[in-house]
Amino acid sequence: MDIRTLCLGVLSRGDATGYEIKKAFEEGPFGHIHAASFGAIYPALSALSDAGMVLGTEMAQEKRPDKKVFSITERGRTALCEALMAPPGEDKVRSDFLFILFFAHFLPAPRLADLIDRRIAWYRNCLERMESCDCEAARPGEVFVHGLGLAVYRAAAEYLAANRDRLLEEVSAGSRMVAE
Amino acid sequence: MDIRTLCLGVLSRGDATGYEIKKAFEEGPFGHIHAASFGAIYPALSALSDAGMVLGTEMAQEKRPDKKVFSITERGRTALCEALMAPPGEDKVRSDFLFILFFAHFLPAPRLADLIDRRIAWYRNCLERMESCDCEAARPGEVFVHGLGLAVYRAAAEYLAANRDRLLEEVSAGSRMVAE
DNA sequence: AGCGATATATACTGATCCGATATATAAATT
DNA sequence: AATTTATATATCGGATCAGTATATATCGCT
Repeated sequence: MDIRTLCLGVLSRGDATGYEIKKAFEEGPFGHIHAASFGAIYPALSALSDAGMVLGTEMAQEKRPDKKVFSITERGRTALCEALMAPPGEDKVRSDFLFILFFAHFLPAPRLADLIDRRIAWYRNCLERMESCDCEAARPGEVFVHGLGLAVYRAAAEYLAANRDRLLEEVSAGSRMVAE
Repeated sequence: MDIRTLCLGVLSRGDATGYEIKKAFEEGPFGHIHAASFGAIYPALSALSDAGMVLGTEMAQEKRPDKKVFSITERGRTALCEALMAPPGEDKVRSDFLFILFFAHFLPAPRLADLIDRRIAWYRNCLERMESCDCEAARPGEVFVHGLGLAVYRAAAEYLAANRDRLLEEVSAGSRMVAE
């Protein structure tokens, strides 16, 4: 799913600036769905604007830099619906954390403990934020995907907390064997 | 984590061809950890070879095209360990499936049902394959990450199966209301 | 006082990666 | 015969990223 479609999706729910769109993909409703960077969002909005799929309106602000608010056009809505009807590509995951953990035997135990504890805290922080989010008025798909995100994050946090000590013991035991 | 480091990681466990490295990131041990494409793997192997971090040995085969088997050098091992000690970047997720589901109200219910059922089947297929994988002789980090992948996939499959019908009903109800 | 961090904003750039393609050797399926 | 599948290497134009630059403010630390 290209970043242009992602932007159309965000704008279909309401007008937004490029900055706000980025925020939606960080800690907002799309945070566990799809990543997107400023380096891709702004050129995408520019292309969408050239193609008449969005309309950008510049506004001055007080105490803050000027901003450009984008709204989706009917042409943009049509393009979004077509994209949503296309078969989805495969999910893509890139996790430095998991890659590093795969090679846990290369790391000292205290470093491992720190990494895992930070990740557990991260998950718990996300869960708190997501649980305090009021989804009652949201659309069924939004609620469904939100619930799926909660379920997956919970499972991950629980597994990390339940298995952390064992991994650390095994890695420490492996280090002692090597030292002997 | 760049693709060069990923390749070093795969090769640290044993010699491999570029094709085999790709396979490791598809349905192999790194399947739920990090994605990587041929377009990135081959240039990365070439750069690693130029930098003396891997060694490529060309081999002829019968009934198959020639292949080039890569092995990691000591310099490569050192670079891998340094990369593993660096702070991990943020996980990146890109899921067309979740994005489409977020906008479930735009899709007809039969299409939605098909998408969800295919994904449930995909998860169950992955779980079967992962569960039949013999990890007893693996290193502690490998076992840990494997278990985490299982936990997350199970949670996702269970949530999808448990909530599928409700989503379809709500989307159908929403369509009837719009029609009225 | 100056710097860094934070937040809100837009935009750009060189590096990295992707999806698709090309090519090759085979075998199986339609 | 064409397509699909599997094993292999390699490339290319387009997409995306991480970091940077710039701007308006405020706050915290040295």
